[in-house]
Amino acid sequence: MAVGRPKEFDPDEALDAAVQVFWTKGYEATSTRDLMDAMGLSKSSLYQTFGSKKDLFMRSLERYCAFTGQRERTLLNDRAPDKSFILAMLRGLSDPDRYPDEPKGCLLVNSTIELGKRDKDVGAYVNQRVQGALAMFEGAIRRAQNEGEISPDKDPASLAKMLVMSIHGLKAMSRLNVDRSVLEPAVEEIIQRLD
Amino acid sequence: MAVGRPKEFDPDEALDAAVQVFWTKGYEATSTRDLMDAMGLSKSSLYQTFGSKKDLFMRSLERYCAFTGQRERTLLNDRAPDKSFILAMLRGLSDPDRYPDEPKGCLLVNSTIELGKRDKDVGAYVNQRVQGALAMFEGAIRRAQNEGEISPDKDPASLAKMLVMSIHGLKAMSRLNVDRSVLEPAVEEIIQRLD
DNA sequence: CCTATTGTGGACCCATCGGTCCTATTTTGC
DNA sequence: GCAAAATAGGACCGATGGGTCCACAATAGG
Repeated sequence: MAVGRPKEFDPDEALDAAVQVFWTKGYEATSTRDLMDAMGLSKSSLYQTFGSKKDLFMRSLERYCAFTGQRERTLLNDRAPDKSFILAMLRGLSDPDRYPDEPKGCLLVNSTIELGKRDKDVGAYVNQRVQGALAMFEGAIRRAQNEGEISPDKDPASLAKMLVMSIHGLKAMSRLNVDRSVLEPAVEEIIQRLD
Repeated sequence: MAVGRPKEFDPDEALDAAVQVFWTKGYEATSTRDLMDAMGLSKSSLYQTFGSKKDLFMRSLERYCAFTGQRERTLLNDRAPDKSFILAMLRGLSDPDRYPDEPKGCLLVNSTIELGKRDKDVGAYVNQRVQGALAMFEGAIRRAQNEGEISPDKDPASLAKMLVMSIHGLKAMSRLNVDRSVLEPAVEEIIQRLD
């Protein structure tokens, strides 16, 4: 049984490059040429490995989420999944220089807006991610309440919805050249609701 | 001096149709074919009247802003530009069925995300609109403070930034199928910060 | 009614789009 | 070293992209 010629590239690294392109330019504005160049693949390798532009995009979405999820978990390792975690996350998002080498904004939010209503698969995926974020924040808020960091008469579900909405706003506004002086005060106001 | 053949269409009505298309599909996903069909124009009339796709898009952005600005002003006519105006605006935005015949979301926020970083003209335009919104809300908040509707020890500029960020979040999330049960509680939490 | 001027329809243009396919190359198992 | 299996390069494909142009139609002024 022959095994055939091995790939000359690492599919995960190639996927990272694709994420970068879609994150920067969006789905429609990204051409197969852009992808081949960024990923360093010939057209045949690209299509053989990833199927189609749309397939590659869905894979990129997933990889992006795995990546940002990992970053969240790192943030979580240092502290309990409680109020300080929430604050660290919000404040990190409000600092446009936090990750200077990354594209601005958020691939998930970008995809929501560009494709949420127009593509069933993307719509379902981002919707599911929003539900996940809501559940995650609600859990963190409940724990914070148990530890007396957040007043017990606040509604965890409502606060979680406020946070997810605010984060969407943060990530949307990150795509223009507003700096810390707009985003940080806005976030601090939100944080006041968590007392 | 001859005056020539009159146009067979109303440029403003045609522009409204273009707004609708760009609002629904975004810039890149909209083809000249889409525009011709929606606007009811031949290609030559379209290009003669509006110059190019990009020019037409900028005109559409302006018309969209004129349209939503008018709607805001109507909201303002009934009441003073104060707290009740702010509440009415936020609550209106959180109701996905408020304007059932319109595309969901916001052309300005969509354009921010799709083109804010990539197109200088669009970036400058939406940036300027954000500054305008900040100033408008800050003024309304100050008036509300003078009338005792908002506590005088809150910072009007910070609250305005919070509102603009929240509205971006609302308009982004409107592009997926989240319903009132997510957006309304989130907005009510925000409103609590205005006491 | 004639001419100058403007608008309209659609044929046409080339570049690029996403995607396929064929050929050559590189590997492993025997 | 040979056959089977898999990848890589790139020619090729029809469709569509945004945009131009030209022939014709409709108007107003003289």
